[in-house]
Amino acid sequence: MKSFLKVMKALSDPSRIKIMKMLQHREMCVCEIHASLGFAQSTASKHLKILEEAGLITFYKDGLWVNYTLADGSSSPFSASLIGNLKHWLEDDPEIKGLIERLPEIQREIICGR
Amino acid sequence: MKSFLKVMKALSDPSRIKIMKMLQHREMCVCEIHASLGFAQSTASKHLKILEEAGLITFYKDGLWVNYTLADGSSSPFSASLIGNLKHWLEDDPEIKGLIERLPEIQREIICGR
DNA sequence: TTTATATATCGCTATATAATGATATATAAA
DNA sequence: TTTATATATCATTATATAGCGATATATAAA
Repeated sequence: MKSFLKVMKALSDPSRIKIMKMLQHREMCVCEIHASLGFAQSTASKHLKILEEAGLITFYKDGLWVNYTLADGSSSPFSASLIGNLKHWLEDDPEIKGLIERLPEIQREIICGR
Repeated sequence: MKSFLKVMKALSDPSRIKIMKMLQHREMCVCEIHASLGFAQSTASKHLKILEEAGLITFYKDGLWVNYTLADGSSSPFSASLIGNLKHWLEDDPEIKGLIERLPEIQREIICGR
């Protein structure tokens, strides 16, 4: 029940859904997410941690960068099912569509380094 | 996005998951749920409303009684998918198991009418 | 070393949510 | 009409969560 609720709570926030939908297209570092969603870096980091602890995303480090990607769902049947379904859900949502369209402009070399 | 979040938030609470799992076995009135889960009648009523507004359950009235059942999922692809998945998810959860085992003892004629 | 930079964590505030008791509503019976 | 009963709603309180700025940590470069 606990791991199930972690997954559901993680996916009950619009910001985290946006992150999931962006990661569906490509891996991203924290500052790219921070920049694309327009909230503080600490907020981006916190959302990513919640998704990671729910088994919905994973990361690997590359020097200073931490790259986040969708998880494979091996942590639970709940995460597997929802990661899969999210890939076709909300594809027509206007806010999501706009985010995905603007994704090519979000490049760490340009966006990051304030 | 809004209707999606309604479904996810509705299913992010352990009490509401317990209600969904009980309704999977049979329809129930408010006071049966109030009695089986051990919280106040107003709390039961509120949880049921949240599930209903998310399109996860429906009800029909029979005199004083209001009988709640699982919805058919026609309100959205999200609700359809999650109603279906919940039927096999959490079947081994000890708390859910106990609830289902005690379900035969929960009868409105005995439990209700304080 | 020292400095720079990407990310994580901490402390705080504002808002959202769960739970309750009290009250209102609706239906049925007397 | 009056009374009883099942449910819904309201006002309140306690806890959880989202967001932020400030700071700490970790890695790389100078």
